[in-house]
Amino acid sequence: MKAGGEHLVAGASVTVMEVAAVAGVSPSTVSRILNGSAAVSADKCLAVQQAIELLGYVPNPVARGLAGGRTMSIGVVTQAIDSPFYGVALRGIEEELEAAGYSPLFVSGHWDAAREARCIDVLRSRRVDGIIVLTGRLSDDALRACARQIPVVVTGRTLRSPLIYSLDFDDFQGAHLATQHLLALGHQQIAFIAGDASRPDAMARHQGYRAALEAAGVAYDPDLVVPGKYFELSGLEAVQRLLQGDKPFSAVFASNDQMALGACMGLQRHGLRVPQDVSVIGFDDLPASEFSNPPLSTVHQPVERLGRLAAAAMLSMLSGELPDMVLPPPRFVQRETCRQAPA
Amino acid sequence: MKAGGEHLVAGASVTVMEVAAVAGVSPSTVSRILNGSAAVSADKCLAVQQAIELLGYVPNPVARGLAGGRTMSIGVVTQAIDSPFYGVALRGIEEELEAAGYSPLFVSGHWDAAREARCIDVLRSRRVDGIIVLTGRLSDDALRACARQIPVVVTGRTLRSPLIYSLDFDDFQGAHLATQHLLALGHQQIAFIAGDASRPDAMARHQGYRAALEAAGVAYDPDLVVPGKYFELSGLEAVQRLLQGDKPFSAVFASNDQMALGACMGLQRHGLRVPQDVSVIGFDDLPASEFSNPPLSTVHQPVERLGRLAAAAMLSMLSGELPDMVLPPPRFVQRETCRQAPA
DNA sequence: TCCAGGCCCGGAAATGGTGCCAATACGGCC
DNA sequence: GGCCGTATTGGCACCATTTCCGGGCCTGGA
Repeated sequence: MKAGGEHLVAGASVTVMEVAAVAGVSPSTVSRILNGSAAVSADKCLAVQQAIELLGYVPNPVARGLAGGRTMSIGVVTQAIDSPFYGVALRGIEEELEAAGYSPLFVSGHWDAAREARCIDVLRSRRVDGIIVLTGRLSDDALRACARQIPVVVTGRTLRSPLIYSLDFDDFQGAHLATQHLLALGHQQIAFIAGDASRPDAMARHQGYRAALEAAGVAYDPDLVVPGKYFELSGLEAVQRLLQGDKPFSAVFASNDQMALGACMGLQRHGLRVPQDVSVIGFDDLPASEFSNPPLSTVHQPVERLGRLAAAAMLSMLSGELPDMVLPPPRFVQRETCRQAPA
Repeated sequence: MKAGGEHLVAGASVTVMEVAAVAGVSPSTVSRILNGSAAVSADKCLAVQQAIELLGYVPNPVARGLAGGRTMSIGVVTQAIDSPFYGVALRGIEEELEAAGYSPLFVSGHWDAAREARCIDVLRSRRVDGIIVLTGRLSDDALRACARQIPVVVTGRTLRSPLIYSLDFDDFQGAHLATQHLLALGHQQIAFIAGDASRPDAMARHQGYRAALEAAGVAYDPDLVVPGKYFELSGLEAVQRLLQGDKPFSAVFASNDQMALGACMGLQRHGLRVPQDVSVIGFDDLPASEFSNPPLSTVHQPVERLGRLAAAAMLSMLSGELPDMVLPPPRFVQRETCRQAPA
């Protein structure tokens, strides 16, 4: 049995002109029907639709783009196309856009404001209909400037502006939840592996950790806080630094899963078992975290949902509506890297 | 300090016409200089280049695409935009293309021939200059048909045809290497978690495993071979099936890292330690495998290199040359999931 | 000196659609 | 019956670039 459905129409692309000729109307009328930009009588409408069906006509997005119409493509600025975290968001975006006939155009900013700005230039030169920025390092002002000319959806910050819609996750609350869990297990010395302080999400997680501590009457100890860079090796190094310090700790809260995994490895290299000797919690709930050894307790981020909502918000802006999407609240996922603190 | 480099030129796009006017030449001449499509006198050439510099002119890819010129974009058919394996290849493609001024257009086929065919239709309707297919389920014939109209680079199979370049990794040899390693450690009962038999790469790995066994005089035992689906849970289930069977085994070779990780989890759930009780080897060398617990021994695939080479091959086809890229041979990466077999 | 043949370069068509403007037709109202 | 508003529709300009075509101009050979 050969795989079915491989049509791959070789036919030279058919144009509006041909459709118009077959339907016995003018190209303008065909265009009007396609975009619903004006009323057309029912009979012509039917004739055109039959002609489209007959010829297998598909509008040329390139020509549309040139003519000032829409290109049916949405630019997506991500940080790295192969990010295990954002990858899932990209999938959500792709699926949501595909259903609406739009295509995403992914570009990577590599955590660099200047590169992101260049990405946006590329996107604009390609005449995308809108831009979705996943987190990013661009200043709010730059984003606002961009939004004066084209709809923008941005995640990871809160930013209200006429042509901008922002979708922000409650990082503070997520970190608060994780820290509370550790406190409830009796941990008092909870180390924290921070992220880049210039990122608002990293800051919010840090603050959530601190607030939970203080709410429980546990002093915030800067010596138990070490910087990290959101990737595995960085978590490993952070733990090494922690172990070299003289402050004891019975739990580690890493501000993302990748660093939590690196931390686990660092602990084990020093002969400390997770969770018997040290409890560990991550943040993000990457697809791989469920299968790490031991399975990582973490704060779940609805990242595919985030992608879908971002795309849906863009689509709704494009159709002139006012988006109204909200992200679900943070949720702690208990797996096997936490244990009651030694008495 | 504010992040520098956020130019985001708001300026309405400048056109060839304006450049031509400033340089005192016709638009055709500007176009000729831009594409090197005809000889132009040195002085006009200089004048045009200065005008371009002065106005900050950037050619409009959309108009180029329409005019039958190139869109400067390459379609990339992948299976899932968030695949931990292909993601790295996408990065390689992106970087290589970016350096040449091209943009990738990623679409996901979801391991389905019909969807891949639709992806290719979308790509063609968007007038991409070439198509890179990462593995994919499309038949060789469908690919050849596509290549009659547009350059194609395909990975994961060997396919020579005028407008096709294929880049294939030696899966057989990779599996052979891994199996040999296990045999050299004294393992005789080596279980194999296979992939989807309809995929040539999965088949080649299976055959490499079998060939290494037989070359060492160890009988191939179908009872030690269980099917898998290339994701974590599938590896876990495979191990459960293996443990339910009555054939003992001291090592597991999974045909990809995700299943190997799932297998480790399955073994541990049954009280078997890796590597003390059972050795495990994966295939792919995902970025995360280095940080798994214990770090996974595996067969390294140069997947970023694969992406770069695929893009480079496309670029070279586009400039009329005959690509000549070869992938490095398989390499076994020894980490900590293997141990000498019990005597 | 005249003509053939390059070399350069400008003009204009073509690419596939969209959108504005004017024209046509039709129905209602005075 | 004529005037006018409105619902449709066709014609045409335009989007930014490439590419084809033809025309100067210069040079070399006869």
